[in-house]
Amino acid sequence: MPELPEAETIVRGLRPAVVGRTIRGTQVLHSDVLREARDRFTRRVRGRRIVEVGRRGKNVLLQLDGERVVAVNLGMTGRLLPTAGRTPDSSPGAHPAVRFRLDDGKALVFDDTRRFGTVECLDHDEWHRRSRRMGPEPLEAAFTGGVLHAGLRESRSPLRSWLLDQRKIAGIGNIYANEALFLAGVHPQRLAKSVSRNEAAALHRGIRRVLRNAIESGGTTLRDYRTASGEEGRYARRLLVYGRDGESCSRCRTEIHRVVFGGRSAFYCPKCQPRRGARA
DNA sequence: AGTGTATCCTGCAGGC
DNA sequence: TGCCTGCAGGATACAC
Repeated sequence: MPELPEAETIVRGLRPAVVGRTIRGTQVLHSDVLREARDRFTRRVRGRRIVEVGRRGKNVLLQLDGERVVAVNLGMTGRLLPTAGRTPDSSPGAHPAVRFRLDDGKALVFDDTRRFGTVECLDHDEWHRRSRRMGPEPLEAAFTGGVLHAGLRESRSPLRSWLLDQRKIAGIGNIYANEALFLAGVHPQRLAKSVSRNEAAALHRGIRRVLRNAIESGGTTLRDYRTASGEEGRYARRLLVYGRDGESCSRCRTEIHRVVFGGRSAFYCPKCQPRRGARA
């Protein structure tokens, strides 16, 4: 689940704990989360110093010296937890997959119940190529309403599917796609190319607003997500439509609907988000 | 270029 | 209580 706000919250929590630390070694408990051979990964990471922790879309990035980067995609249930104590075998999560031993005696653990997450160590060029295939960062200045509108015009996908496509825009998952569409007053199944300039502007505002507010709340915990300090995110109670089918719309009291397409549930208010564009 | 389906894996809620 | 089914924040590959 972790989407952009959850990854960002983890990054911020991780920074003070791991920046400047050197990775003494790694322990791979479930090699299926690695996107490369275990030996190669272990070799490329050992002895490197973590110079910064960053994010691209939903990915948490450990920038290492020597122009290398460990990219962690959290999948549905991934967590990144620095161990509080020095005890090397204590694990803060129940499903540790990769453990990084740090030079201060502590560790950084990638814990992932379902193991849909991935961990890999890339060099500068490999990471650059990867990053180039991803869409713009929605919170960066370069991502404007005009940029969004131009992207939407090229696609016949339903809006919700478009928003989930990391090649179109980075970091948005099912929760925030649905919330942003509600804030913009646009139906999730509207075709991307049918969106007007004004609707795109409203969607642009909705995307930024929901992502910023969710970061401010430390992300959304439905079940598995935890911050780097193991706490739950506080945004779940602020969700306006996601998971609220059958409840009444916070804006107009109409019953919130759920529809499945693209293999996943979409939630919307039929009155605030008419199938045919009206408002905005 | 779209959509639907299956796949990876575990856990939990709901129905019986 | 237990068993079974379906479903879940993601990403990808496949056939159509």
